[in-house]
Amino acid sequence: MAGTNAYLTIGEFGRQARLSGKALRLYDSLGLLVPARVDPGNGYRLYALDQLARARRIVLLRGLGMSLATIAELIDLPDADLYDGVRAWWRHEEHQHESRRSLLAYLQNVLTEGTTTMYEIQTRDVPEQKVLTLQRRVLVDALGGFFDEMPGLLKHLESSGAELTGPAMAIYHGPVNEEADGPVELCLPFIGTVEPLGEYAIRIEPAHREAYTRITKAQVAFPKILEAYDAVQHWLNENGHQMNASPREIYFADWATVGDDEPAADITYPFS
Amino acid sequence: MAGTNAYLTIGEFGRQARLSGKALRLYDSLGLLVPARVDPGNGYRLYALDQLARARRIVLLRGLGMSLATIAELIDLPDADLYDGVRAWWRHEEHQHESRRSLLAYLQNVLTEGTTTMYEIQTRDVPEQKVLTLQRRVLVDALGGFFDEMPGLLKHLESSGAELTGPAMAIYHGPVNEEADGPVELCLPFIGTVEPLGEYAIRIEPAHREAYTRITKAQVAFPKILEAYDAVQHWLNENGHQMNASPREIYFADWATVGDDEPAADITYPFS
DNA sequence: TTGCTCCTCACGTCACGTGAGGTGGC
DNA sequence: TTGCTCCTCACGTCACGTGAGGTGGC
Repeated sequence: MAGTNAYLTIGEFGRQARLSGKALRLYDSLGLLVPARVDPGNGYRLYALDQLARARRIVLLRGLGMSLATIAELIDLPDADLYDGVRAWWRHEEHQHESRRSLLAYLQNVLTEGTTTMYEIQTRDVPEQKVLTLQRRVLVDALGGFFDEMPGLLKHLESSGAELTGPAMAIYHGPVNEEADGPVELCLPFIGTVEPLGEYAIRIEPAHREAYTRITKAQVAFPKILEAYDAVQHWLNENGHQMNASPREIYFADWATVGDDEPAADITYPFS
Repeated sequence: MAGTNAYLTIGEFGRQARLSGKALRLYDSLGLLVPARVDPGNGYRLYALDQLARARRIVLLRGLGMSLATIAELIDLPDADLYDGVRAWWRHEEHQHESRRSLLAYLQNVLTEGTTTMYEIQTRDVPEQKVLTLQRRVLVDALGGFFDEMPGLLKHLESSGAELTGPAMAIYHGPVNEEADGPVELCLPFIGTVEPLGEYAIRIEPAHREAYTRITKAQVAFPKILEAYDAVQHWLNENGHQMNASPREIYFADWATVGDDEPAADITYPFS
């Protein structure tokens, strides 16, 4: 018996923990897994036997696909909390996987349907109108919650004694997705007088000409809805028009009662 | 009407396709999506309207998580073939997701069980023995298939008139996983005479002392089996021993009839 | 002396994001 | 002239892999 080695070299430790030397040096430099001792003479990293447990835990979490930053946040928690943290993180991963899966279903539709559903494009002139609006920066995850602000807006309008003159709409001043956050503006057109209140603002939406396509409630679902946007853009391109304001969705149907295959919204681009 | 613009600038094209300028320049440099025209004066990229379809297709595939290299392989196929290619690729993604999910279940076990299952470590002396072996480099996906070679080995041994003297074993000369491929060696110990045949070889497995732990059939499943390896390694470390040959799995039970909770294999490290 | 392990740069991978510094058209 | 868009580097991100060039112990 050569005598108990209290320390393992990076190679031995790596083999036992199933980590490469490069990975171990990286974890060292990040402070995620620092060797118990470093030989002052030659700089050799020496790991204690009881560091194997932490190393194996890191390997497991990396195997799940967790980033080193997230691992660093969780690794020092007690087991129960660590598990809760991992579960919370995993729920997010599952969501991402689900949305990829539904994108695949959509792609199947696009590829096997061959010819994409026809969207009929119309144009119309819209006169100047006063609107009560609420504008906010929201990522796609918060978009549903933002739409729940609509009843509050409507209530303010009605309690002011003003009269709603058309359907509600949402104007997208910038892209909204996982990283981009609009801004998005909810609008109610009205006549009469409404006072601004908190985030609620009043402005004039200028007169303009717009191209739009009417879609069903089912077609409002992401990513299907993108086809409608693409169709209107395509029409503008083909006809040599330039969009000259942010695109908008106009919700003319009663969302609670409208059927999936009934017209529910217009996808609209102002143009010149 | 300003006249139909046949070409879109990179900014306009990017907005309509939902791609950044940086992404479009990258796709250009990769030859994945080359602008229809480049202004020779100022180097401006000009995209044709009908390039939007390809761009949107790339966006969809990137949204699924497909690499640009894979997209480049598939994008020029007819729709039906593209769809088949995407599906084949997606099956692989689903498998990966499934294995992550099962790793999570394993992690839950580790964290909530608290104390990891006890593994009892034994030692024994193994005399020198002749073995009929088949050695091959296999990635983890091919490991199951490799084990199916065992009956062939056994048949050769029996048809040579030699006598099997112990259980079959698999020696892991190197790690086996998604990227590493062993090698792995299947061994049958025997007495008598066997001629080498094709890939089948005969060699002497030297006498040695070994530490092992006996596990059930259920415990052989990945990643649970890693605990048994870790337990034997831990014992070697604690007792100041050095492993001095590749680890091996000894299958002493009849795999077809042994119950999930019955002893089925030894996880073994030769040591000095 | 040869082989093996360890060390520290430094560059490559992948799909971009983010300036930096400069040009061109309205 | 100001703003906007475009251009080409070049560096940063993330978690390493892969040499390059050198050292140290058996």
